[in-house]
Amino acid sequence: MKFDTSKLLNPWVSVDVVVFTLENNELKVLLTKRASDPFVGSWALPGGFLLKGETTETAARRVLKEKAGVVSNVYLEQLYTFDKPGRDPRAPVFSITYFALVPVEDIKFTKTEKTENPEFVSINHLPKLAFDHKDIVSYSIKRLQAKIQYTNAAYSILPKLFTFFQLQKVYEAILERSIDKRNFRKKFMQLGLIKETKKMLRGGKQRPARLYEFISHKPAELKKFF
Amino acid sequence: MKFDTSKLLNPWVSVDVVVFTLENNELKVLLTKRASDPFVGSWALPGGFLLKGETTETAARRVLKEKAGVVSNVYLEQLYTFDKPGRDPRAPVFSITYFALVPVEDIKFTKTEKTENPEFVSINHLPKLAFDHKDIVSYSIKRLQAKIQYTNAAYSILPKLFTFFQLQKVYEAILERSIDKRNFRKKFMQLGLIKETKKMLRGGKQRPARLYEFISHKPAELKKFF
DNA sequence: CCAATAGTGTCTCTAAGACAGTATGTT
DNA sequence: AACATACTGTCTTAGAGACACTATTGG
Repeated sequence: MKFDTSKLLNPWVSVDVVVFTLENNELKVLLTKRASDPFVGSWALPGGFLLKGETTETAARRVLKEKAGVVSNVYLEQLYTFDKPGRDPRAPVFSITYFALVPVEDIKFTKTEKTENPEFVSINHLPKLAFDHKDIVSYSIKRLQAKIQYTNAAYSILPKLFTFFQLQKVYEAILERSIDKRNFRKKFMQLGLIKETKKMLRGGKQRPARLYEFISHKPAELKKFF
Repeated sequence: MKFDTSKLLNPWVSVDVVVFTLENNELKVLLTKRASDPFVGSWALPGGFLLKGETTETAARRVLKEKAGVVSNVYLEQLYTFDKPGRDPRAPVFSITYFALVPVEDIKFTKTEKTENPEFVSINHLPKLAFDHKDIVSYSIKRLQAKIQYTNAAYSILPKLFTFFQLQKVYEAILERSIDKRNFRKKFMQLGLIKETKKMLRGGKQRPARLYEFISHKPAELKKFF
């Protein structure tokens, strides 16, 4: 190589994933409890070091599988690279972060040595987090709020069949505001992203709710903003 | 360290910057001609390897200064981390990219050994670029298009005083569509970002145009989208 | 028939977009 | 006076948001 490598910074690379889901009509983030130093015992985002032969995206998928037991089709997107000096007390470690959206029904926590007590925690009740993971979560929420308004990303956080009520809760939880039921239905139907099915959700002691499904399960940008 | 470092990937880190400006009412990107291998002689984004003691943002500012002679207050934001295997033929090199907006009047190309013929090139006439720099430029244009619609970022690509015509050209060039003059003025004035000055731009052989200025020169998000 | 949630329609107001002529300077 | 560009206003239409009652099931 031509360049003088002695002056270059060669950081370690960690890949951390912010996994969002909707559970009980609340927006939640996946956290794990750290099993080793530094920050042993405290909550942190699922993550791991980048291994030889991996891309950062491959590593993110590995983390999702190992630490979260997530195996389904996941919406996964690179978020940001965090490089603040001292963010890891051991050495210069860059964190290349991803954010993921998963329907809660697709999560299967399998007990292995590697799954260190993963748990979904409401974004309204986050504990202290290790490293700069608080910043990472904040940043990813901002990104998610933008994302849900100009893409069809909602499909990836909902089950295949869902009620209009559930769909509305996704938007309310992410945008952190309540929306009028009638206006929501009107506005969302205009987008043309979903269609009625003939199935109904029974089981309550009330009028059953119609189930809808997304026409496409591929990422797409909207022409009209939500 | 507790983890087994032998399996970890320790990439080189390059910081590359996409510098946008508006020149002759066209959106342009700063390119330099590579002085060494690989891709010697071909056009590339200004960039450099991350040095010890630098953050990626510090490195981006260094690159701006060394390769573009840019010294003013620059709008600078991290864009994305490119890590496709083989993107650099020498070794695994991650490119952490930034994008920058500068008023063309603030660029001062000073001839040094390090400034390898930097030049602003219209985004409509880009040459072949080294590495995956074409992807980087495409991605940054998308980001810029979004940015200009929900922030006041336009201030950072225009001179302090500017005409409504220039302002409109910023939007037209970035959004790649033409906009009705009257509607543009109406819409933009509603945003409340700029104010009239008493100065006029003279010099043509026609009616002089009033000069405007941004009320604030700090990054801010809009409540109403443009 | 009561409880509980699902589902529906109208009105007002704001903003987007289409559109063409007048004003003010220079030469 | 002619030229060149700056500047301005109205109308139509679409969508956002406020708002309250009826429908359908289970028990």
